[in-house]
Amino acid sequence: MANMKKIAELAGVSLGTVSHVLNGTARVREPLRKRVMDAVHATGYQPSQLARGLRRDKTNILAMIIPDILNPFFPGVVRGAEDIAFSNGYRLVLCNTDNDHSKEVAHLNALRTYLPSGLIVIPSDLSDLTTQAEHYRRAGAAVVCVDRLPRNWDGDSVIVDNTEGAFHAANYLIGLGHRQIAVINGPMNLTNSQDRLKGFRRAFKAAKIESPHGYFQETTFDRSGGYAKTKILLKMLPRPTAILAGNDLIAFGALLAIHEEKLHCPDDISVIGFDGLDLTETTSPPLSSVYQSGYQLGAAAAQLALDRVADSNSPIRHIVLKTELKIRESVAPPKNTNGATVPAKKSRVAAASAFSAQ
Amino acid sequence: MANMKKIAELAGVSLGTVSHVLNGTARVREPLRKRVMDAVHATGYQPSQLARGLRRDKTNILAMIIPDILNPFFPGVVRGAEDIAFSNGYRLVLCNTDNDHSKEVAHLNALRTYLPSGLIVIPSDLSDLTTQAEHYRRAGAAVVCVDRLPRNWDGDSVIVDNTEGAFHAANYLIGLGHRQIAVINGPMNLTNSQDRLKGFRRAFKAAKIESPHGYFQETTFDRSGGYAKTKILLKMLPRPTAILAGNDLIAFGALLAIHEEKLHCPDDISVIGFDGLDLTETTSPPLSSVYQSGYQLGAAAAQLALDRVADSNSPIRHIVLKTELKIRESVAPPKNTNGATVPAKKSRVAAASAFSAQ
DNA sequence: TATGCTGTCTGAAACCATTTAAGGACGCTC
DNA sequence: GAGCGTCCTTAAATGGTTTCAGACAGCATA
Repeated sequence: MANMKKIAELAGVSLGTVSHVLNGTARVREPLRKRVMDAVHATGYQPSQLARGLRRDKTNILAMIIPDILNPFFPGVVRGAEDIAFSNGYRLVLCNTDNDHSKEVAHLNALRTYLPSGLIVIPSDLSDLTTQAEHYRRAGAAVVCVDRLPRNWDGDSVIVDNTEGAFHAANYLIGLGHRQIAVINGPMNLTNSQDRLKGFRRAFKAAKIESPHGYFQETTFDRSGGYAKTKILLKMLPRPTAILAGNDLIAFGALLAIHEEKLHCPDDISVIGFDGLDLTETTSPPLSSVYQSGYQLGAAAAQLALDRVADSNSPIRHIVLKTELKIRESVAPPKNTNGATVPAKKSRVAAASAFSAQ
Repeated sequence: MANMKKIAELAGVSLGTVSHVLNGTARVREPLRKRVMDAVHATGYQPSQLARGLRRDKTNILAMIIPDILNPFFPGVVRGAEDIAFSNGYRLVLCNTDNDHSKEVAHLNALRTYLPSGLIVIPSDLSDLTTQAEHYRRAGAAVVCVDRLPRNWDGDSVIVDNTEGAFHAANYLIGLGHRQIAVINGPMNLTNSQDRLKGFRRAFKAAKIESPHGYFQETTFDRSGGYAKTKILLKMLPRPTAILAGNDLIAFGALLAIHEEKLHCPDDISVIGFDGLDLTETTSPPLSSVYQSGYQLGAAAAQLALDRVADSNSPIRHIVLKTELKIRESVAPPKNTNGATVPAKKSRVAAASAFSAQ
């Protein structure tokens, strides 16, 4: 492949001049500039990103570290980041950690020698990322945390307002007349789980609801966890009339367990998820959920990383995106409740419109 | 960060010896080797992948080009490839093309200057990739096509036996007594669509079924396509008693349209998808589908790429993976049919067992 | 004892493709 | 003819890999 030397020969200028033309690092008179550009176009020359990176101590690479692309929430985040990266001439390196901190560290170490400009991380857990991040920062790389934050995180970040979203979901159920509301939350070593629980609890407190201890369950963010915990909840007395799930996958597991126990959602028990995945529209019944945009999360993170690359001294930014409660058919007022037939009706309408609006 | 020169000083050996120890490119006596390794561990030294790549004309990068990570079939493929890459010390660069050939070419061009060892491509369409691939091959990079093949592809590839899978699905419906079977296929400029259609047609021919022209519909591989085409099909006379979808997303759209038209699946109309996504278990009704392992597809492709990097002269390989027909509740014998109550019963059993086995 | 062979290592240099600091050529102005 | 910009060239530097000549020890052979 053509290199700069060949371009220089073709254009009859020196190596340095070619570089200056390409990078705009010095004034070059038009005729010369044109000769260089002509040579570039004629040969289809593209500068070697390796040599460039070696010399500049930084490549046009963004590294993205996520738990698992198979979790349907993350493709959106990745896609958002990749779009922003691509449109700015950056490439995205993708790494899966399976929420395993040692694998995370392994990736972090190995990636460093590629000198990425930025690092977008969905942390595996609360473990201290500060040491690793500091290595990157010292090397001039931007580090942005997304979706959840590690302990003592003092860098750029993008998350959604989990507490607020959870609060609205719980409040909606309370408005329908529910008082026996169980929570199946995600791992409590993740800040998003913690924040969601905070939101649920705030709503309960405001409504003076005191739940039995067993009504709070913790599990992993997957369907089997939701399934197992729901089986437990359905055996409790009094049986919960509603379940708030830490994410949609947990909610899917809940729906499955409810179905298996010959109960009916929403007539016997209401369910609300979190994330608002596309699939919530096609489950039976369609799942109500606190929607958050993974795409926006990823795109904002990539933009933040690029901004920081451009100006490493700008003040640190914490972006908090809004959530939106999407009511579908998985919620109804509790049975045997005297109150709240009006909110019940309202909910059906909301469900129908949200569904058809999709 | 530490560089090789520092390691050489620390170990009291020459630069070249460090390189030889690290790469095993020459015999080095144990005591010396140990001194070098000690220095490496003490400093946490890692060789610069950029300098290394620059000199060796090749980096430990695998580039992966896919249509869109948001399509739920692809995360499995990506994950399979990333796992193999990671465990062999390679990193994965992910690129989305949106099935847009020009974007594909843009990615291909831009990536070249990173000198990836291999390229794993799910081609955007039939467009000739030969030119681009040839560039890469000449640069010593492996190119593997996955899932579908471009026109005249003469390199390594990994696909599933689409024709066979489609044949089985069609045959199953025929066995249940269906004779009015519609097909909503994916884009016919993709080889997987072509092959699936071949399989459907082979089964029809064997059963001497001649479908009206309108029973063959072509659309994009997404839900809205399946939805729109199903609306058309449901207006036809005679109305099809079954739909074979080109993939699961199309089938999801079909289920939605059927539901909206106040018809019932499977009583009024049966549906079989293709891909066997996880979500097929949670739709209403659970969707029967021709399962293929995206993970295996991706893993095999990455392994093929690494094998080719290791030996560029080994014979070209075309891996064809098996599919598996998973029967769930979206299929039943057609109404008003005298035949086939026995296969009908059999299908219910198969459905139940397949469902609980998940 | 001299000779050659082998295995292990050193040191130097070339090379990869770029960036960038430093300096030189040239014309213009005063 | 000194001073000053402007435009361009030169050459060092980045961090590795790889080649090559040579040193040196140990050993077998004559």
